[in-house]
Amino acid sequence: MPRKPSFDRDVLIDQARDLFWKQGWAGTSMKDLEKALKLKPGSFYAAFGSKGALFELALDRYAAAGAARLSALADEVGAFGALKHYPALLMDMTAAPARACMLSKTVLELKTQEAALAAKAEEHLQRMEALFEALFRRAQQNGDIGTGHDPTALARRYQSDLLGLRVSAERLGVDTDALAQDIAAGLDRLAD
Amino acid sequence: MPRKPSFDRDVLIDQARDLFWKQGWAGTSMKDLEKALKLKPGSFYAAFGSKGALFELALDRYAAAGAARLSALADEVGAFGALKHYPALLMDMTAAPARACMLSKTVLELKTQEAALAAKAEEHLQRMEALFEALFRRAQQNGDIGTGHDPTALARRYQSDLLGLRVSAERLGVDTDALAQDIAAGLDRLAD
DNA sequence: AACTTTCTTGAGCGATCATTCAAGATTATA
DNA sequence: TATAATCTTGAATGATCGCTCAAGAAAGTT
Repeated sequence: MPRKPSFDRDVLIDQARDLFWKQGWAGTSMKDLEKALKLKPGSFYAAFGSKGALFELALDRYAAAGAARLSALADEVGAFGALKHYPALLMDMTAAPARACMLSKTVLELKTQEAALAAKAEEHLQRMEALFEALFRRAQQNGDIGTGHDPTALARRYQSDLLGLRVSAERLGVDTDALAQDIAAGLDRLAD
Repeated sequence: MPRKPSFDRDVLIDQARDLFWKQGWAGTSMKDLEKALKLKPGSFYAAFGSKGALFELALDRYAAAGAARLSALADEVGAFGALKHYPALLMDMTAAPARACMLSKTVLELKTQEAALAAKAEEHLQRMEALFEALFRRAQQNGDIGTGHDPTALARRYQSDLLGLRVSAERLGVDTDALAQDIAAGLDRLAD
């Protein structure tokens, strides 16, 4: 009977994620979104409900892509190899809208203003850390990491290191490749 | 001849710094500032010129306090001791408006929206890193750190670790004391 | 007390914020 | 081709944004 939407919802969410990732929540106005997604207000609100609802979708999309990338890397080079290469991989994403992690940016910006969105970002960070922990545990079982170390503590530190690396990567004049190498090299010291 | 201002400008800048630190640039409205500083718009603009000008003053104030705190610590326990204790000291500042670094928050939020303010925050981060480098160099001269290490690289990594620690400290359920200990313990592995 | 200078006050500016909604355009079914 | 259903459009909403400015209050000098 009716007419079908002329846009691809998935593509729109990707575009929104890129904009939010780069410019943040407050830095991205509805006007920005309308222009980037080529949607008039009416269509926008029919499709997504609100700016906040779209931001949530963007967060989910972002987190899913990150987890998929890490899992793919682990399938390719193993648990320990993935942990070692992941920092450099993050620094190699030159086409990305920003170097810093969108989840951490969201927590920092929205903790006091939009608690629900910040909480969703925190959830995803926690899920990511659980993924790191699983990899550390596998690396330990494979004999790449000594049994004396606590995978939970390793994952916590690794996550923190990555967040620091990615914040540093937003700065000018920081040798982020050297920094990524430093972090990776630290993993070798866990052999026993 | 005239009347004197009824407020203490220094106190006002401190209050503004706390608000900006906690809520960020966009998250802090003029109304918020007027209420916190108890200043009507006219007085505010007579005293500071603009929201942005006050933000710059707040950044300067923040950076100066951080540098002073580190220097004082170094005077007390020496270069290496200061580097070792500083992470825990940051986590002990429970009265602070936020755990994350205001400079990194500013860079992340304002890089695309307010380049001038972000650049000023970057400057302060750079200055802080130079301070770390000087401490690493002194620690090396004192024999606490082996001569094989590059102080510039050590400072870069240390700064990144601290930024990661302080971002992690904004999250819920992260054992930040353990994280701070981890970072400090890493310095002991530089003895040779 | 009169005068001068500065500070304080708050109404109000244009711009922009996210959002709504009614009218018009488009397409699939009957 | 007529009808029904959905999509598209953009003007308009009230709220809030950072900021201006003229008028009134206060304090130091004479």
